[in-house]
Amino acid sequence: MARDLPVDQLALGQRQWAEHHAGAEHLGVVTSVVRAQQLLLARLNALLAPFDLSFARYEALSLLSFTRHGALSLGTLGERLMVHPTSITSLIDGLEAQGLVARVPHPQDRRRTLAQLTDAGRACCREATQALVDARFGLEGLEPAEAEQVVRDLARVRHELGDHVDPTPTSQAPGSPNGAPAAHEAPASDEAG
Amino acid sequence: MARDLPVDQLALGQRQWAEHHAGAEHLGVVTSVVRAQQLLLARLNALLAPFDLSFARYEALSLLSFTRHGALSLGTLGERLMVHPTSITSLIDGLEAQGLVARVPHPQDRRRTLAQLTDAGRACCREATQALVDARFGLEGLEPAEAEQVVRDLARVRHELGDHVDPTPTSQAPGSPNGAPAAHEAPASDEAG
DNA sequence: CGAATTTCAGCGTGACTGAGATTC
DNA sequence: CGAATCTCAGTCACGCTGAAATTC
Repeated sequence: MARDLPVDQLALGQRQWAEHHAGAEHLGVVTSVVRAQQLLLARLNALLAPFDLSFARYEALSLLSFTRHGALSLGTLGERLMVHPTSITSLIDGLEAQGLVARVPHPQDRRRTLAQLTDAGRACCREATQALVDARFGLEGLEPAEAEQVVRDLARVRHELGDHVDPTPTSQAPGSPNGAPAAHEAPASDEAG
Repeated sequence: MARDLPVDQLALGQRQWAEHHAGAEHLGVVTSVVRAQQLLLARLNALLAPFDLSFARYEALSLLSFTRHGALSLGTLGERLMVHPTSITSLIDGLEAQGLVARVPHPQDRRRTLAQLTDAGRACCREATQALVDARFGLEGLEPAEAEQVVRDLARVRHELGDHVDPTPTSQAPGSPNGAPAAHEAPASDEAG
């Protein structure tokens, strides 16, 4: 896949760039984020390949599995996944063809369509999740504290880009793996009530 | 584009996940990286739209502009950009159609083809770079020290994923915007000698 | 000869626009 | 009626496989 080169191509390119322009730090963020995502997604897709899932499909499955009835309207699903409405249609098309979700009419609003997790979908999501957890999402060597640091830093980046980010929980809180659930929102809202 | 939701959907989803599974820190890294890249690329593509460039095309143009003669073989370009050989063909197809690069035969090795920056390509790259620098790559509010912290953290992530990363320059070095050029490699190797 | 480089055909995914059908 | 929701048709970018042509 990725041809392997002996040196850090990113640092190299950034160094060249710094010789000619200002603002090299921000360029470094850009290249780092793009490269990290590229490598990470390749790894995750490889981990999910045995289940015939892409990471995008896994995300959708995972989201559905957290709702009370395993169902969300396509629109809501698209909002949470931040994908275009037409993309959700084709994403669910694929999952439906695999028998992992089923389209069912919304009981209250007949304009909407619910994506309903099937038993096979629930099982597939469970097994895929286990595989991802066992592989630590491809990040075996990353200590939990390091991981939390990455999340905090990227929250700053996302904030700059207009994402809605929880107010950064200060600079350090390395001890608590997962804080209080802090249910400032229905934790697993459903639409199939 | 991105529908705006009031709360941090990532933190929310991760919190739900943590209630059911272990290893939530690593999942947080995954979702943060994916989301940050999504937002960042959208911002960059918007900044580059006036120049009819995507970020991928800009990267290629930028890489060419650092070589002595503004030319690289397609294979070398693909290696540095970490893209598939066939993708480079279509990428250069596009840039050639825009008149920003030209395909010229390699003087020594007739198997290869050089992508040669045109005058228009050089000018376009210069103007696009200026626009990106002026906008701080969409990260105006990010302090240089913060940006360097992000780069360091993501270097750890990339290292875990098999990328070739320079040995992390320790934990702190917030003062030096750009260190010594450290020419452990020809800084602007060319292929059109 | 084998190996490297590029290109093409083709498949699949995914983001997007624009339009239409249905329902609130 | 307008607005929301979903779907479809079609375009485009891009990553990949497999195969071919050319050259080293």
